[in-house]
Amino acid sequence: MARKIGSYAQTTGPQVKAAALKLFAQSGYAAVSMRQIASEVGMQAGALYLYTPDKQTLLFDLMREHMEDLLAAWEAAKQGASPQERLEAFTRFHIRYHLDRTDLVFIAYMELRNLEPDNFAVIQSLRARYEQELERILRDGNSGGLFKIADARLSTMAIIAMLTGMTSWYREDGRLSRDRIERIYWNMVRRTVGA
Amino acid sequence: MARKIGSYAQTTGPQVKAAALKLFAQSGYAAVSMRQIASEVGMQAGALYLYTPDKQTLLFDLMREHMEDLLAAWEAAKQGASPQERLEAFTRFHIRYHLDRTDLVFIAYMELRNLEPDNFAVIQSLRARYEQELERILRDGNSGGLFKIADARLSTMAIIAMLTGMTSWYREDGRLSRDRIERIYWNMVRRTVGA
DNA sequence: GGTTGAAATGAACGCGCGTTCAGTTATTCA
DNA sequence: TGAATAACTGAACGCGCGTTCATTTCAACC
Repeated sequence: MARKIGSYAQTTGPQVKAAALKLFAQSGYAAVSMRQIASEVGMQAGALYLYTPDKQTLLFDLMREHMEDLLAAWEAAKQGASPQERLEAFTRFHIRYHLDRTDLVFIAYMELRNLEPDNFAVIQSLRARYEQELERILRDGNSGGLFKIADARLSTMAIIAMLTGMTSWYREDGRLSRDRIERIYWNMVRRTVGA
Repeated sequence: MARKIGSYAQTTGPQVKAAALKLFAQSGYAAVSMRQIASEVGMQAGALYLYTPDKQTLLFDLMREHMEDLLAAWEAAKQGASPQERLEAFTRFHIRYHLDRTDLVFIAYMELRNLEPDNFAVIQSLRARYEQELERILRDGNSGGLFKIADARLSTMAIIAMLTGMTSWYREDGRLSRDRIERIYWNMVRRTVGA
């Protein structure tokens, strides 16, 4: 009898996560059963416990890994000397990254309520770190007189909401190309900060 | 035995709705049980069925009434001759209306997934009507040369996401007054459309 | 080719779910 | 005062939930 994951976990583990991601995004954490997830992967519910200690951890791991990947990807992608260049880099990065992972983004926002308090605190703090990256850029641009912002915190929340909202209507085969969406949104963000 | 609501329903019915609203906003539709809702009102679960045929209808009614009230309130509040005046009226109306009903707004967005197909279609169509009000203003301003918008549909979605996002961080006793928030957001919206 | 051990099964656990309904209580009004 | 009826209780229904675990399957290795 197996109580811990072994060599196969390298392939089956990710399959379980992918199935959970898909179903959580589709119907919401609370509405998805372990049996549904198992059926999506092609196994019985009991076998899931070779890959996760419980359902809550499945959700938490998805969200934590998403936020950590996001922060790491931004660290790798951030560039630009002036606040305006940095803001453009952030905007374009955010759009590209989020359009590639609409399911994860959706979950990371929608399922916050379903996290147990300790897990919630972890995700919130990762989220805060990401928001502060944008806020820093806005403050720098504002104090240099390049941006005209009344309240950096408010602008941060407004811009992130505007950008992230995309994931709720974007379709791969939609009317507008990703490049065009990226350009239009960057133009809106630029105007928003008065640059 | 009572199978239909009677004279007391005028007070108890709304209590049930208020309790459902509060709990759905707090924990999500799927995570809230009829027993919890009943307990919030101070009755047994069975009694809820004097006021709603089932749990799904409780959610649907909350969302439908919210969208209908929103549309009616906008019809009553809309004003302005020029596109810029109309856009300002829309922005300020949207902010005021949504800040007064953060729970309802939250539910109306978050619980779309938990609506049965027919109910979903109804809510989506009401939502579309509201979005078209803004889109109309943007198109009018754009064709008149007052706004500089690359894609009216995209700007509509961006502005609504930016404004509605407020409800997820706004607190009654927060750092900024409602008036100040309203003014700052209107300024950002104005810039976004290039006016 | 027999042994090992990881992978997965499938039955079972107690529990809470949405919903129903016969019965009880409280109010209204003739 | 007593009949009518609205409001509500509380027990019950079948069901699916998250999780556990003894048992079975089967590929890998000596």
